[in-house]
Amino acid sequence: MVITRKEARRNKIITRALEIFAEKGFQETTIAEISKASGVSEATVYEYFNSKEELLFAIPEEITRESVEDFKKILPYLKGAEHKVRAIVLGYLTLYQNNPQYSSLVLLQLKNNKKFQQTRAYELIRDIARLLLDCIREGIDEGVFKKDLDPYLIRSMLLGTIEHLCIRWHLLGVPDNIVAYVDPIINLIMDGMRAGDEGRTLSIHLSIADGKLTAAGTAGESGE
Amino acid sequence: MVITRKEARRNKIITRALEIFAEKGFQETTIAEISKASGVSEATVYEYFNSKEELLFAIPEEITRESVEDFKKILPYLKGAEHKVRAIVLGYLTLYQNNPQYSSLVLLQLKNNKKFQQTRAYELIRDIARLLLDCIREGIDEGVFKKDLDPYLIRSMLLGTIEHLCIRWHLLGVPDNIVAYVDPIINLIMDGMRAGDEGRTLSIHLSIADGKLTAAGTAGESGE
Amino acid sequence: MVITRKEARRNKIITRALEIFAEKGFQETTIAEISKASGVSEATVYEYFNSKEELLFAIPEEITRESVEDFKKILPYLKGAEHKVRAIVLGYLTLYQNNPQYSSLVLLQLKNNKKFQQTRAYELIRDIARLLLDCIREGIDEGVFKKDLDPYLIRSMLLGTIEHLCIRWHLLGVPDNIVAYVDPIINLIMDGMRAGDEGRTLSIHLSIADGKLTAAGTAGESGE
Amino acid sequence: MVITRKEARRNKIITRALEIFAEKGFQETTIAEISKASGVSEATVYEYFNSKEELLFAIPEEITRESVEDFKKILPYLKGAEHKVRAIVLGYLTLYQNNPQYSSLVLLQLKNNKKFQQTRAYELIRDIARLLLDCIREGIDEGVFKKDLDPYLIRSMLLGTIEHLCIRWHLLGVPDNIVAYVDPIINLIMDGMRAGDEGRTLSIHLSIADGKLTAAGTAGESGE
DNA sequence: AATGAATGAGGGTTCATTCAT
DNA sequence: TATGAATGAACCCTCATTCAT
Repeated sequence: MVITRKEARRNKIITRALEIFAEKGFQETTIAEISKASGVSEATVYEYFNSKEELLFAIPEEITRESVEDFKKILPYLKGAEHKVRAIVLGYLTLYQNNPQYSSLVLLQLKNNKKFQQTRAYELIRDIARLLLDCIREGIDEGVFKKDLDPYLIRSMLLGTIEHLCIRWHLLGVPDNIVAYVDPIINLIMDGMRAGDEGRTLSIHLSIADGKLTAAGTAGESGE
Repeated sequence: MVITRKEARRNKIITRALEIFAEKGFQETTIAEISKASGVSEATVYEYFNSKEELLFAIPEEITRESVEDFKKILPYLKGAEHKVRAIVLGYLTLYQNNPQYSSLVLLQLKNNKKFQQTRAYELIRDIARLLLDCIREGIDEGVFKKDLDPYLIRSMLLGTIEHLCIRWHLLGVPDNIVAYVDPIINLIMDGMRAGDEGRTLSIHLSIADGKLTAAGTAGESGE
Repeated sequence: MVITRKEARRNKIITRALEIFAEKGFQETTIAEISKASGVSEATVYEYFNSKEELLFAIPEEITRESVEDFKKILPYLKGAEHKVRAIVLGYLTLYQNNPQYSSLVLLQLKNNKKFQQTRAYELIRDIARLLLDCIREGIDEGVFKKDLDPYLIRSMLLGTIEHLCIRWHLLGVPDNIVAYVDPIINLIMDGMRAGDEGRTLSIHLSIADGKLTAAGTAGESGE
Repeated sequence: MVITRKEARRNKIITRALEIFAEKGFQETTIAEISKASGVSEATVYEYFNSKEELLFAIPEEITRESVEDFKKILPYLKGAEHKVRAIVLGYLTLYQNNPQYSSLVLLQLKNNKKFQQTRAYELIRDIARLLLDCIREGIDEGVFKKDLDPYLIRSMLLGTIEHLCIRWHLLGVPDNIVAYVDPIINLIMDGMRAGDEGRTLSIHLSIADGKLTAAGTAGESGE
């Protein structure tokens, strides 16, 4: 896999542009700055990208493409919709945490940009989101998830949670480890926050009396 | 409550600025455009706001302040953390849906802006978020919500879901009625998506052998 | 007729721009140069003219408009198509000679520019050309000029001659007084260059023989 | 006459450049465009021409040279200054009409360019103009044309007319056949536009009275 | 209080031209 | 000889902001 000088330069520009865009934002960043950081002239930047915006949109392509491929490789090995969903959530969190500049750019600058919706990179991002949707539907079809759920809402809840956490991390610095949230998230969305889930199971009081086993307590409502 | 001419002008400018910022974005909007739409000169805009950015940040103040007040008025009348949480979610969705320009501005342009974090308007937004957090904690303390939940995660999940839905609505046009999502959201976060809530309780097989009670099967897994 | 400061500035910019455009050409002239020569900032130039090209096209308006008005004032006082045509030719030559920068700009830079054809200034220039055409037609209708002439060709010949002389003057420096050409031009186009105009009349040999009058010689061909 | 590959390439570049320059103008044309249309690299264009402007000036050389040669071949076969002048006018009109891109380039872009005056191509163009001047002088010397004419003015009138017609054709689309103007032009410049050429001869009323021949009416004025 | 008028400051973009290969 | 690749050098234009009136 030979990397030509052109490709190397292109990568260099993308890398530097990611750093600077992520730090200062698109508008506050100048081509002069990017070109200087990349060790090329401004005109050279325009040899590789037709405009500043095209450069911006080109940045997330590579990483996103790799992510999609990873997801597609991994998912077939997982059994059960819950495992798959968990894997995708974990994948998102890991991707975002390990590539903070990437996640900052995507979540803070690109996701809300209408023009971004028409780029190749966005198409890739939709691919992942579609995978997630498929897993949710699979779970519903298999009876693992409730029948009457809106799969889009489930997905919005998962992605919304992930993104909200990640944005808080970027803007406020907390929490510092979003990957650790994978299980709390999955547990929450799987079983909900209502007390008495365990309560219910735990609140079943079994007793043996007269040789008879008796279960006391109601399963539907927590507490007694 | 007399409104002076100054206030009226200020309101006019804010109203027009909201419309234009929401439609075209901050960078693409010029002071000239806003001043023309407001029927005042550009210099006059600067009589009321020291800079374009200050104008931007001033826009959400009024609406947000009213929202906080509404929340604070309503919550005391509600009993039970679940009801309160539901009320806040409903409040968010209603606010966002009824004020699309406001929600577009806040969610697509302000939320991700680091400088916005230091404005009065953001402080108000945090107030609401704090109310929500309080309700969640209240539910946990009262035992209505599970004990070991991270209230911040709950809040992130709720806000993340709401915002994700609302952004999708703005960017993609669907769903067209986000207020209708209040109960699906609450149901989902309260009870989770796992099928067999009922199933699980039924799937525990108890047996008595040798005078000892044995529970076979795990509570976490549905199935037979 | 009060001239506001704005008008004065606009005129100053136009004057300087004319000088510089005429000397260096449109492409070689920078807005920076014009603004410096005009004593205003570059941005101010753009307050008055939306683009460099718009400035270029605005330059000939004033002078051309005055010329049209002058022509329209003068022509009614002249009697006879020949006099009128002569007056217009003289007007052109005088205008071009007395305003060398104007004529240089118009003849060397604007006349050949397709976009110029759609400007107000060009419309004015066409007005003059139309006046000339009308005079030519008038002369034909009145029988002063030959019946079967193409008035457009006459006009092209007059304008072509004027412009060719003027361009030579600008590019080669000769002749140094184009106004002096008015009568040679008029004489030439009125009576042509063929020798023997007088010759012909003189060459008709009349004789009386046998009480009959005979005209010998042809009128159409000169010759002896 | 073997054409080397080099020459073929050079011709290709010139041909394409003529097309594009004529269509879009010098400033609006890029070397990249020409090189692509020619099937060579930009750098290769610079192997054949030292600059964009040098390329521009090289374009008319070939065609103009051929025209000069043609004129020089043909003229000796013609007898009489009028015939020769007519031949040159016809030659110009034919050249311009048959090579619209050439005439567009020469008349709209080159003729007015000061630097063009110092090129070989311009020298060739001057050669033709000199031939025309010589013919005019010849006619004057021979007495075919009036004695007191300024031969430069005659030439300016002829060339000015031709060019004006041709430019109108290029910019306005009319007239669509300028070659057809050869005789109208020649007739006009030879005999002028004044009615009464015939008129005068016809208007002379001859009478014999008292054995004396009397000519009534003036030769100079038409009408009676 | 209101604004017409002016501008400083800057940035994206273009392209003719060069040169190592 | 041919060119892919790179860039130096400009320039037009925008616009938030200021200030005298």
